[in-house]
Amino acid sequence: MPLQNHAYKYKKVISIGTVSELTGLSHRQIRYYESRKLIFPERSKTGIRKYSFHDVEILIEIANHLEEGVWTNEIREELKKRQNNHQIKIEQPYNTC
Amino acid sequence: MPLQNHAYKYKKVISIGTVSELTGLSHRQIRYYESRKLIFPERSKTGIRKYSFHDVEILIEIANHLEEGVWTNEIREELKKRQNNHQIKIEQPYNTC
DNA sequence: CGTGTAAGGAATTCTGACACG
DNA sequence: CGTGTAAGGAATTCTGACACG
Repeated sequence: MPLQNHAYKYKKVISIGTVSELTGLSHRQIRYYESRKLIFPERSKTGIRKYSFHDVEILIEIANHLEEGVWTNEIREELKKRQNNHQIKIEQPYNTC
Repeated sequence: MPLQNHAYKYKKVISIGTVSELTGLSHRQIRYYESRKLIFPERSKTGIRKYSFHDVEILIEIANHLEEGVWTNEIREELKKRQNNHQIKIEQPYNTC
């Protein structure tokens, strides 16, 4: 069956204009955070960026941190750490919900 | 807070090209099913259709039914009935998960 | 009835650059 | 460093219609 399990949150299907509306960020800002390695959208065959709901949430956090004067470098490190924690969690077979 | 609860499934954010890829249906088919009142995308201010993951799933079911020779009228009635059942469920405060 | 297509226009997105600071 | 903008081009989407059946 070509259906996703339940990963609506991680499927990259939203284009930048909609992400801009959901986050309140400009296209410029969203693309810049990508160049700073904070988010990793996928691309359609023709090069259009596609984001997930998870990306949208990360973007909102990024915006909050930047308002507080945190640099993109620091934000990147924080996101990396969290990523690793998630990896560890996934490796443990319990707590599916 | 301008965030959604957890309704990634129902938020209308996917444009028709992506829906076409996810479902394997043509733009024409997807728009036609809308004209037949089977799906109800939202529109951006400029008129671009936006679909949810839930819409994508409904579209896949529609495609399956059509392959079996079911008419859009019948499909519409079936979807309506299911809608009503969901309404009833929502009115009962238990079983959040 | 359900779907394909060519047609013309409008809206979206992309990249690289200049600018400010 | 983080963000705005004008620039030109490419890709996307929209509508109404003709076509087949």
